[in-house]
Amino acid sequence: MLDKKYNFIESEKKWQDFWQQNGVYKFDPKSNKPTFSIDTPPPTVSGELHIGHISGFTQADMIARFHRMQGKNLYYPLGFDNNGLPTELLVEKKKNIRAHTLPREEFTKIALDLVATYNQAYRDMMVRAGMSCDLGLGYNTIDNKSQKTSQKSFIELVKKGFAYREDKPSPWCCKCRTSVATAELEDKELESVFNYLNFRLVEGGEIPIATTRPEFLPACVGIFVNPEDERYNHLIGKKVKVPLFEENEVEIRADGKVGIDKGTGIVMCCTFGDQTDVEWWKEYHLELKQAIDDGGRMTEIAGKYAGMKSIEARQAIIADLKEQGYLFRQDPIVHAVKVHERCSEPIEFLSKKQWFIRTSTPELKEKWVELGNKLVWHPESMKVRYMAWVNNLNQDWSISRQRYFGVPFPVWYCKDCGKVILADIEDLPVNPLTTQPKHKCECGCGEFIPETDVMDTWATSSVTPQINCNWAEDEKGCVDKMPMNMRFCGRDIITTWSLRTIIKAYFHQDCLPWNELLVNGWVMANKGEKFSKSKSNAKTGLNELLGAYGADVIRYWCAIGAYGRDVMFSEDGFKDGFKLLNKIWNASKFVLSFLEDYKPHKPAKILPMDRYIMHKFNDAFKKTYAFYEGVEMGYAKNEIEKFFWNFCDNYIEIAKNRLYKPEVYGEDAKESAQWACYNVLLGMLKLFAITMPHITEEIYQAYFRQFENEISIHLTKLALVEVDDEANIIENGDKVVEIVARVRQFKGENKISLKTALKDITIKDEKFDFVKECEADIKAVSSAQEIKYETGAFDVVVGEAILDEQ
RNA sequence: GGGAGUUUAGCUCAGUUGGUAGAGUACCUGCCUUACAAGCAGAGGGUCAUAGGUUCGAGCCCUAUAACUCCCACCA
Repeated sequence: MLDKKYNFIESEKKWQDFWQQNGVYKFDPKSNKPTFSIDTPPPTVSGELHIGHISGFTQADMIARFHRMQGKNLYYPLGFDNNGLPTELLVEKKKNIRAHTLPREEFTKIALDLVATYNQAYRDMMVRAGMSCDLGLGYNTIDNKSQKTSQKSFIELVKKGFAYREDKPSPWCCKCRTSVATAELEDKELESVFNYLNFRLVEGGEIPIATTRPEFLPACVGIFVNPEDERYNHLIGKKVKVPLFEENEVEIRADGKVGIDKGTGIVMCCTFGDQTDVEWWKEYHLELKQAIDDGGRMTEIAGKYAGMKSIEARQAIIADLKEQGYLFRQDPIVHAVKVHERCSEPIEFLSKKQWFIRTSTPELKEKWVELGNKLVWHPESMKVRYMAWVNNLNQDWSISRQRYFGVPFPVWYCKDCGKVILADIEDLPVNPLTTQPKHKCECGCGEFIPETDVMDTWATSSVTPQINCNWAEDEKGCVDKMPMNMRFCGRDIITTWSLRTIIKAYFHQDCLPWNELLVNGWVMANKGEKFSKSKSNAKTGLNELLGAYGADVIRYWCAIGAYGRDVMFSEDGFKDGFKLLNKIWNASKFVLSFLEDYKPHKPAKILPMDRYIMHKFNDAFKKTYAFYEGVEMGYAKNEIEKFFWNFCDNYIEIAKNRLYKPEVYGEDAKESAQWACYNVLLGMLKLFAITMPHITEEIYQAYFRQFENEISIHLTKLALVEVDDEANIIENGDKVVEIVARVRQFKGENKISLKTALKDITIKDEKFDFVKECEADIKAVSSAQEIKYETGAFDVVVGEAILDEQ
C-alpha cells in the first residue's frame, strides 16, 4: 500500500500543493466554529532565511496546528514587514543606489519591486517549511491598509494627546541620516584615544580635561566637576576659555554625575557628545551649539574646521592642539561606543523636531506593568525581562525618521502660524508631499509645509493586531476581535515590539493586543554564539537543510527541549528526526498491509493486549495534549514518541503473529488486533501531524482518508481511542511486556537468535489471570512451546532452547 | 555597576513538591525477528561548574565564586 521508501522531496511538495488547492488552512469568516487568532510577526525581508528564523515560526505553527485539530477556525496570517529603514538599507545595498539621491517616488517604486521578489521567496520558504498560515490573509507593512492603520493610529494619538512634537536631542545616525530610537542602539568596542588638554582659566592658570572627542570643542558649553572633589571644588563658578575657540568662555559647574576618578575628574559638556551632555544641557539650561550636522560634517561654528567630516576634524584639531601647547598627554583606549544597530556607525546626538509617543510617565508605566501581568506569558520567566524594561523606561518613544521608504506622517504645518494640520481619517492613507489639507488654517493661511519625515518601522509593526482585525475599516468589528488569542516573537524584541504593541492596543482599544504571548529562544551556533547570517553556512541555510532532510525533520528538530530556551544547533538532532520518520513509515506500511481487507468496526471481543495498547495510547495522548496546552511542544513530542517506539517494539511484535496467522490464532484474534492497530495508528499519526505534517498526511491519504470524513489529517480532531474503562490494564499489560523482555534478554545473553524456539518458560508471580489470558501472545512472541506458572515473587525462568541441529 | 538565564554522560538535552541519576545519540557486545540493519536486544559511561551552608537526606533550597549568553545603565 505504501511505497518501500518514503520520498520526502516528492511527498512534501505534493501535500503543500494539496493544502493550498483545497484551502485546508483557509480561515472561514462564515464558520460557526470558535476562532483562534494569531498575530503572526511579519518577518523583515532581508537576506536568506536560516534555521534560526524558522525555529520560532515552526514552534508557533505547532501550537496553531494543535488548535486547528481541536476543531477551531484559525485566523493565521503571514504578513511581511517591509517598510522603514531595514528595507531601505536592503534596497540601497542590492540596487547599489542611495535613497537621498533619488526622488522619493522613484526610490519607493524600486523598493516595492524588490520587496515583492523577497516576499515571494520568503513565502515560498515558509510554505516549504510546512507553515500552516492562510496565505490569503497576508499584508505588507507598506501596503495601503497598513499605512492607513498606522496613520489612523498616529492621528488618534495626537488627538488624545499621547503623541507630541518636540525639539529634543535624540540619537542620530549620520550615515543613515536619520534619528533612531534608543532601543535601536548597540554597544560596540572601538579603539580611541583619550586626549588630555589644558583649559585656560579666564583669571589665569590651567585645568586638565580629558576627552575622546576633541572635535566637539566648538560645541563646548560648560565644564563640570564633582562637588565632592576637593582638588577642584574651589573652581566652581569660575570661567575657562575653550581651547582653539578662545572667544568662547564657559562656566565651571558642580554635578554629582562627574566621576572623581574618571579621566582627570573634570569634564567638558558639549551639545551633544552623549546622553549625559543632553541631561546637563537640559538641567542647567545651557546654550545649544551644534558642531556636527546631520551628515556628520562640522558646522559653521567649527570655524576653519567647518565642512570637514567629524573624524577629519578630530585629526586636524588634535594637530592644532598639539601645536598650540594645549595637548599634554594621549592614552590609547578601547571603549564601548553606541552605534546604530542597522549600520554599526557610531551615533551622534542631534536636536531636531521629532514626533514622540508618550510612554514613560509614572501612570503609564504602572499601566504597562498591569497589562504585562494580565498577559499570559510562555514561558513565564520572560515576563521578568518585560517588567525590568518597563521599570527602567525613562524616555518617550521617538517615531520620526528622516528617511524615505516608510509610512508618511499624515501632517502639514501652517506656513504662517506653524499649526499642526492633521489629515482627515477618511482620506487615509495620505502622502502630505503630494496632497494638501482640504481647508485653510484657522489663521487664514492657505499655504502648508508638508512633514517630510516617515514613521519608524515599529510605529507600524506595533499595530499588527489592528491591521489583522481591520481597525481602519471596521472599528466595531475590530473591538470584537481583540484581544487576539496569541502572538509569538523572539526574546530579543519583547521590549521593542511586544511592549509597543501593548501600548498601542491600550491607547486605541483599551485592552491587551492578545491574550497569550509566546517568547521563543534562539538557535545558537557554537559555544553559545548567537546564530546569524555570518555564522550560517552551507549546512545551516534553510534551503540546504530542506533539501537534505525535508521539512518534517527540520520541524522535528525545532521542537526540542523546554519552550523559550536557547538551543544549540546540532546536525545529530536531524538524524534523530530522520530515523523517526523512517520508523513511522515502516511501522505504518507494516500495519496497513494487514488492514487492506479491513472495514472499521468494533469487534465483539477485544483481546487483552489490544485493550492494553489502546489504554496505553490514551495515557500518552492525555500527557501529550497537556503539554501542548502548556505550550511545551518539545515535551509533547517526546511523550508521543516514547509511546510510538514502545508500540513498535513491543505491541507490534506481539500482534503480528495474530495478524499473520489467523488460521492458527483465529479470525477473531486478527480482527481484534486490526481494530487496535487502526485506532492507535490513526491516533498517533494525528499527534505526530502537529510536528510532521507531510509524512502523516501521506499515510492518512493512502489509507485512512477512505474511512474518515475530513479531506486532510490536519482537519481531523485530536481524540482519545474509544475503549471501555478497565482497572489495572496498564500495569497488567506492562507485566506481559516485561515477561517478553526477560525472554529476549535471555536469548541475547546466550547469543541465540530471537526466533529460536524454547521448550518452556516459567512465570513466577502471585496472580496469573491476566497473563493467562495473554498466553497465546506470549507463546507466539517468545517462541515458547509451553508456559508454566509458579506462585511466588515475580520472575521469569527460561527453559531449554531448541536449537536447530541442521 | 544593576538584572536575567545557562552550567547534569563524549555530544544534544530531560530531571515536577528535596528521597539511590534519566533519554536519545556516539562507543562496545550480541542478534539478518515472515515492516524497518536507517532495525532489534544488551552493557559500559556522570565529584550534577566550584566552595560553603540548611536538612536525617540536596542535581533541586540558601550564600559566595567561576565561565558563557542576554538585557539595562555607564562609557568625559
